[in-house]
Amino acid sequence: MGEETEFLGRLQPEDLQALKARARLRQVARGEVIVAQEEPGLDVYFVLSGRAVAAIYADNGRVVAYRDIGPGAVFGEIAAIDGAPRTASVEAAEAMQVLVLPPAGFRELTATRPGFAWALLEHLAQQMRRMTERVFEYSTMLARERLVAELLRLAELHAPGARQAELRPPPNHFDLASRISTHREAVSREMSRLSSMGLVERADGRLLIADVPRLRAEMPGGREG
Amino acid sequence: MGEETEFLGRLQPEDLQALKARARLRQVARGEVIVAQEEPGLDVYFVLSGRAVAAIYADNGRVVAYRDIGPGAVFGEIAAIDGAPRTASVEAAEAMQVLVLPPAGFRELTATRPGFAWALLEHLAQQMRRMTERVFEYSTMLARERLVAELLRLAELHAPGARQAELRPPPNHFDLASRISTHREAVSREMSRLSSMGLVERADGRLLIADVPRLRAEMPGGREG
DNA sequence: GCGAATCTGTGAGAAAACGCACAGGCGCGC
DNA sequence: GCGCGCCTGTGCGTTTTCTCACAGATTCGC
Repeated sequence: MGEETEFLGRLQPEDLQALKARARLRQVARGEVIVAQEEPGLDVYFVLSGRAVAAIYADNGRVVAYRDIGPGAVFGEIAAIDGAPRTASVEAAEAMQVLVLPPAGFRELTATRPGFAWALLEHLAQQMRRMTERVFEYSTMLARERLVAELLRLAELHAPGARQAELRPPPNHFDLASRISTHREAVSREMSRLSSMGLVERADGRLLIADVPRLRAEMPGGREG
Repeated sequence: MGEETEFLGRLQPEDLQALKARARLRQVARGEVIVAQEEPGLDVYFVLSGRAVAAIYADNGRVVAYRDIGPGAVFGEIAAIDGAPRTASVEAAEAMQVLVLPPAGFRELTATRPGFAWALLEHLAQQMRRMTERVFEYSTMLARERLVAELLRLAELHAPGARQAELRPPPNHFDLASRISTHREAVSREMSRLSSMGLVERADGRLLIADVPRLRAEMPGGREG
């Protein structure tokens, strides 16, 4: 689930310009819900600064964390494309600056700016791969293994290619659990186990993923990472 | 999982014409593997007739059914967009006629034909919703409930809005299991239960979904269907 | 219409996931 | 620096999922 390669960075300067000309700037406070699940709404959002999380809330109170959203990201494009209600809620994890593009502007940009449309296709293709990977993991891996896979993703995101990665502040167990679709206790137990094996280390307000290669060996096959 | 609203039907006649001009026609035999998981390949395929199934095969032999592909559908577009290896294998379930569009033609069409690009965006948005729904179901529903959800989707697909639906030939338990990420035995047991409740009926080479509303009541919340 | 291969139904035991309870720990605000 | 609230670690009993085993049904090819 890491965070996506930024969308805005893929745009040509003139496409970015055209986008800015049609969007309005909005300041979002920390904790604010920018789009709400099941609600109508066709605006498309582009993140200039700050971060948010997209999540789906089940009736039984369970949360399915869905996507991390950081600077350069788009969100809300799916509803803008098909007109259906929003799939997920997006909540600001910190103060943000976002560009809000109304549906008319969105349609105009996709129709007149091939570079914009192509960047969107790339974005959606990337999301599809992410979701597919996730479905695959749920179907074939144990909760324990999914946690390892998630830690490897986090390591890769924060320190690509390195043997160690430091996450500061550390992700809490509840959030990790909702990313990999299990419960807090399972994460807690597995983290203890990994910690006792010297693969991760938690102290001083950070989580250290201490040995990426050895951690990878904890996964079946060693697929991805 | 059902089958998607056809892609080709969303194209304007002139866009369809442009597509045909750049693609070549290919006959596919039943059982043939059109694209293979993890392999390179950038061609995009459009189904004129026949059906196929996209699936991912895990090392342990488990199969994750991924998508049904019928007349009018596109597949292979993700690799064509991002250049990465194919996510899934696509195997013809019957003899097919497909249009094969090479990467150059694909890029040209997306760049010069906004209607084509938009149809692709709609297609990907639809796939994203499907995958999201699936992830949500895995995270919040029991295997039993996922089977009910799948039966409701099949009913809706074959007889939209009706109280009953007949599937001929009936889907086999192994395939149902791989769609909802469980094992054959669980499907078999749950089908027995539903059958004894009079909600489904299997005989004479068909599966009858006998009471859609009552089946829907077997699901938590009653979300979707 | 016979036989082989495949699919279905069900039991039983093992493993995994889940939910609850509760005791610290740790961090933040006052 | 104290207290309160949230986060973490862990035990334990329940439910669900998984795996294996095997008998009976069905389908398909010849």
